[in-house]
Amino acid sequence: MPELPEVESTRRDLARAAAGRTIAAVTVRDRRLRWPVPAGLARRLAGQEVREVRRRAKYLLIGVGNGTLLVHLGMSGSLRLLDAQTAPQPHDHIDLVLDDGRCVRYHDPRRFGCWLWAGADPTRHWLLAHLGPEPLGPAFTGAWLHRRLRGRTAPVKNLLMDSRILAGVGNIYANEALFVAGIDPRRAGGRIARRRVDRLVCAVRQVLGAAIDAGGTTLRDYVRTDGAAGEFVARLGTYGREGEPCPSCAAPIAREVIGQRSTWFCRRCQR
DNA sequence: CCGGACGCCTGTCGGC
DNA sequence: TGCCGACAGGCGTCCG
Repeated sequence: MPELPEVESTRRDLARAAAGRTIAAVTVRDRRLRWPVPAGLARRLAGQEVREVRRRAKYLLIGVGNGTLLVHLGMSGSLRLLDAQTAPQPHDHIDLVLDDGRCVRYHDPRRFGCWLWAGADPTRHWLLAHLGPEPLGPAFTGAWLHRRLRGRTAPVKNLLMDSRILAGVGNIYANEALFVAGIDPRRAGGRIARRRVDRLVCAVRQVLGAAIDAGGTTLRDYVRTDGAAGEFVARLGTYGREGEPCPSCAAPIAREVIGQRSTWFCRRCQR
């Protein structure tokens, strides 16, 4: 799924719909997610007011009176805002029923996502404790990234997707940012000149920002909370475009597997 | 610490 | 038409 722009797009919709509302009930149809949904989760949430909906990396942090609900959408997850009476479809695993008759419905065919309880300070939760900085936050600078990449021999693309270095960039946007920055995804992280690292930081910011504005990228499973597709798919430069002309120089886009993930890039523009 | 491989799941698509 | 392998947005864990 869902990388940072898709989660952020979902977050904004949820904040608008749920902040200030009370959770009337929680319906768990299938507990078998990446980690089992805790037996006491529904009890902890029922009757609580939703105070805020935040995001850290690809996690949604839904703050209620007595703690935080931690939601990750995995590879194929999405959250829809629906009338609570709407009949559930296959793979609709959890409903957060609100006091206005609507619900936040979690759909996830592959069940790689999670719904966990995180307590009052979610940043201390084991899943969040070792995450790198937010790519749209002030700590993500060229100087900082250049230092983090120093001495690293792994392909820069792998390092961009390493959540301990940078939080929230997945396969789509790593491909796209490296294309915008003109950097070969196979290049060792420690062998990128400082000026080009600056360009990479700008490219990550630019691509993520544009994707958020477009409501994210829908490839297959992801949809926005109203069921609409994310529009950024039309603006992808290289992702999934093997053999098509490079938007910049018209040379055919190449595909290679790097770090067990498909990678698309332009051999002429990216060095 | 680092880099690379492997599962966890279900669904879809292309080739034979 | 049917079967089978490859592949898909993430990421914790294990191994050398």
